Amino acid sequence: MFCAARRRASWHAAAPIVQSWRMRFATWNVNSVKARLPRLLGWLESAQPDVVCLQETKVAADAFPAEQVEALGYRVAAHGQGRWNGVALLSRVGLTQVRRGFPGEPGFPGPEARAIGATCGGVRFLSVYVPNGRTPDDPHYAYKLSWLAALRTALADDVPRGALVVAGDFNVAPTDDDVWDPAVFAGATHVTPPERDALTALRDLGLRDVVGRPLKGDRPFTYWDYRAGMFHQNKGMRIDLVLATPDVADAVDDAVVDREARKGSGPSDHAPIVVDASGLGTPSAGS
DNA sequence: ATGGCGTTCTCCGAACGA
Repeated sequence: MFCAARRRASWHAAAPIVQSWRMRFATWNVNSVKARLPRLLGWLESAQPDVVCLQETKVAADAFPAEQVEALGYRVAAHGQGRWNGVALLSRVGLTQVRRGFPGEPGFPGPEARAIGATCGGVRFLSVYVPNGRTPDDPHYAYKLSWLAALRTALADDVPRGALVVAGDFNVAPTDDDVWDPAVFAGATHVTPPERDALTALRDLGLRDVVGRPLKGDRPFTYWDYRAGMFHQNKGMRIDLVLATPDVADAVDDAVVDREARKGSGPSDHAPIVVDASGLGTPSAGS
């Protein structure tokens, strides 16, 4: 894991000289891992994360392009169903105790690939893709709320044990400051009180919201619609979150929204959140 | 956000996303 501190992206050039145990982890909704593969591989090489939570991979587990990712030194655990959803974990600091889904996870109506957990470098990671909800009067909205409630129940025993990161696309903007114009979203999904209450209930278990630092503007948006130049006008939403137990949150040195990954040709509509932490996990967990 | 774009499969239109 020491190598994690050697090659860092330009936005983190000011690396401390102190030699402490560091881990860099990230979450990114890639909106199809197959369509995004060249960009994902390039990003892994430049950002050099130790652990990555991916969402919306949109491939069955056996169709995940694992070989190319493994060639960069990562182990891969994927949970997919084909065309929709799909989550994965990439790690170069160990990948053990992989679990797809979580106990009591609802479906719509059948199971969907929206959560995958594993232990990486002594830290438990859960990559989540929360249901979108579509509109508040859609059955998918009730599904979203029940899914979040079930996630809370499933995590209740894990959070007190610490060393846990739940990261991904939550499809909820925690506050009105987390959308570019609250008036546009009035009455829409992603901002309703029940969705926000479900997030609060998760945090009330003892999870902290590790907010990424925006690299442009004053708000740490993580998603911008592809249409109408929304990204260039910075009309975005903060719907991708990193929730961490206090021991992890206290170890965080820096967290940024890597908006560079949203630029250029063929981007995802989401940007990664990249988190640096020190003093976490165990050195021996590296291989 | 009345749409605008992008990905996927049933593939040249529809479903979904947020």
